[in-house]
Amino acid sequence: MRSARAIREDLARCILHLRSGRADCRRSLARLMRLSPSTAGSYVEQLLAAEFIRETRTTAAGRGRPRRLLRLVGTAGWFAGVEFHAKRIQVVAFDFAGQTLRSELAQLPDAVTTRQILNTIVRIVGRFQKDWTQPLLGLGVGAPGVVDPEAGVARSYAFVADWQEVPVVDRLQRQLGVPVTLENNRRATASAGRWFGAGRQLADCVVVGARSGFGVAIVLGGTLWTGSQLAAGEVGHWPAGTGDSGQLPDSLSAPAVWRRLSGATHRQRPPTDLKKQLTRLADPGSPLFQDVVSDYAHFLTRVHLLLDAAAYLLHGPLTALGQAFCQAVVSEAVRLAPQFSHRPPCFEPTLLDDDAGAVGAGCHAMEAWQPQLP
Amino acid sequence: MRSARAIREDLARCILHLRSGRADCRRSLARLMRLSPSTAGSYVEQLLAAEFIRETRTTAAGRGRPRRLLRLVGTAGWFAGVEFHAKRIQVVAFDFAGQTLRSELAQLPDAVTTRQILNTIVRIVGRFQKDWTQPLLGLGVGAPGVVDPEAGVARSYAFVADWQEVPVVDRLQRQLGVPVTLENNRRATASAGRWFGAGRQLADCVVVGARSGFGVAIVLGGTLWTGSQLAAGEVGHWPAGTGDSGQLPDSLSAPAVWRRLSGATHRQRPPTDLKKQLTRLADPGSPLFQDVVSDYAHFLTRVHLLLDAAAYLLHGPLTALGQAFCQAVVSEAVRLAPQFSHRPPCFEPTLLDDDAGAVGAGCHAMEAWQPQLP
DNA sequence: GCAATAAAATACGATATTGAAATAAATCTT
DNA sequence: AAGATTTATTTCAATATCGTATTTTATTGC
Repeated sequence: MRSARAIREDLARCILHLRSGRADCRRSLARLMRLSPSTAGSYVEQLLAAEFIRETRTTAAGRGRPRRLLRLVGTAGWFAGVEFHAKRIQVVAFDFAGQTLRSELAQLPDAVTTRQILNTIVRIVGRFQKDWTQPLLGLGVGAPGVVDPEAGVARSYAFVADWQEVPVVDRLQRQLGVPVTLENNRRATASAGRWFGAGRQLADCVVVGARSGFGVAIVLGGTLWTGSQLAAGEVGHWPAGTGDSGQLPDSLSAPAVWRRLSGATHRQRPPTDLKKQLTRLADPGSPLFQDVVSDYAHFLTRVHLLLDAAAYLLHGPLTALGQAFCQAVVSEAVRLAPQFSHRPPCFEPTLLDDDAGAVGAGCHAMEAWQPQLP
Repeated sequence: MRSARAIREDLARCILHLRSGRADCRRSLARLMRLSPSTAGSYVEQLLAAEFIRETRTTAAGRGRPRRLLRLVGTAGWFAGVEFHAKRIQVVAFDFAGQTLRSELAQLPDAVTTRQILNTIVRIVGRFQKDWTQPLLGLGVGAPGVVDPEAGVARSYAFVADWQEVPVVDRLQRQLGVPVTLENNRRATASAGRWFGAGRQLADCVVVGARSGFGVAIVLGGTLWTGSQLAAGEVGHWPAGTGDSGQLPDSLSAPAVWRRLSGATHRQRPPTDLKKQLTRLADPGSPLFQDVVSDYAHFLTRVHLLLDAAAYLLHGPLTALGQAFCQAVVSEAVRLAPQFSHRPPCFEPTLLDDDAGAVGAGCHAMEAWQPQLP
């Protein structure tokens, strides 16, 4: 006999493998999870009985007996994902099979409080709940600042005054009655990239998040690296050069890049249609553009030499600069570190939208979900 | 029933937990491995029967029934570890309980060949084997250059002409008749640090290896990170500043630091008693010393902001600069990134000797070992 | 069309792990 | 000093997973 917990975990892993497409039949599940064929069969039977999965037509590709393909039942339930910062809050919903159902953006008032934020989450998710008859299976929250996912507590965030040691998981779980997971919002984005973005099948990738700040999220060997003090990826505070002056966000963040390309002064605020403006300003020939490329290349070179990840995904407004920008950065990186020439680092824009943080938070809820056994 | 393989793996994990001191009795084993008390008991019984472990006196510390302490039987066998580069080869041996038995350094001839290296390994380990009646349980090899641990193949190494795609594991396994593991020598050092050095109980640490080159080895969440292209930690090729000139080894490697402190020119060779010289030159007051500290602090700051590891361990001749050097680097890092002040990065010299690479290679053999079931 | 081949799924006895309860061996309380 | 408390280990029936063999269902070759 095995513990009920261990079995639930295994069943949940089956679902994750099927949802990601890594497995699509009993046999591939068995191979992937190092189970005997009989055990995989028995698991599938349980999941079929509970109507979490369904058998589709068998497809014969090759010689032997065709596989009896399995796929998730979308209507088995849905997951919600929330991401926010001081100004706005984003909520998304997708079904059990991973299909997006809804996405909603709400502005937060100035000087917003912790209580207001949590209430807004409950209100919007509650409204979603009313609109579906299927059960909400889990809520994922992506919070800014320092976040302790294990404890389910958000430690601090500079731009909301009373956001200190907030027991997010506890509070929301009690009010909504569903399992809640908590992660840092940037790290949540990385999970979105792994599930829905360019990092789909990658075991390890680094999401380079250039927005108003600058930071990265690191996924190594399939697991999100949070750091021993929950502070991994805070490269926004890297000293820019060898001296003491300046930090990376001053030159690599989205507003900074816009200023550098447009020639705006430090006082000017970035426009609201930042992406459009950046698309217009992306001129591979210009020396201003080359300067930005060079700075990004220095950064990429250092990180790649240290981590040697399979891919680096650019996320945020700068994706508007397009493939050309990423390719230029890679070329420059290869010039800086000639040993890359054999196999240059993979640096690409993510395929994710602005709601990536929320989607990623939802992914965490999805990954944490476990079936209820009868 | 479970697969025999899975059971062997579990028994091997028991041994590792006992050897590291993370567990010392049936109950702590059960807690650590998420086993039921009965299973832990049955495992221990098997290991006792096979004479891999022994029950020592029960020690009462605290309230309840005292634990029946378990410890490894040193004479159950021994492990060998080998590390080499173009000039010399280091072989160590330690017993089943982790006690060092022997350490031997041999010079390699100029223009050494792959065949000569492998033969030397076989000869020395073979000699060790004759001197002990206990069985050799495994051999770990730490090879320089690009190494593929999974395949057991050393891909390339610039300083031995025909060291290309060498199937080290295959060849040595056939000749010695024992399981062989292969790892990159710098990464092997990190494992030595985790088992015997300052990183003893740490789940994650970064070993900063400053010798003739400069690189790091990264252990995150207990596993050694090799990189997607087997090239993680090659920070020796970081561009030094924002410009194009120079790389880190030019300023941070052991010979470079010696030159900077002693005022020697680039042509002068580092002395053979580099460590002694460095101890003499370590003067916290001097501006030359401060320069080196500053460069190291920039490096440490960047790596720590990115990875947020629990500890950074300095290994190699520069440990001669002592605690004072490391503390100075940390202070400077805190100045560069004030948010560190709350909890400064832990940067310390390792407690390891020059044979750390070989010891680490042996650790890999130790970690890979599995008991033969009757 | 019919055997041969190949891959996937199922059947079933064997057994290792489990949970819950009992037992053991120490300290703490009164 | 006897019982309560606490922690570690052992016992034992129940059962989930495994291995192996078998069955199912397709393609390929003749």
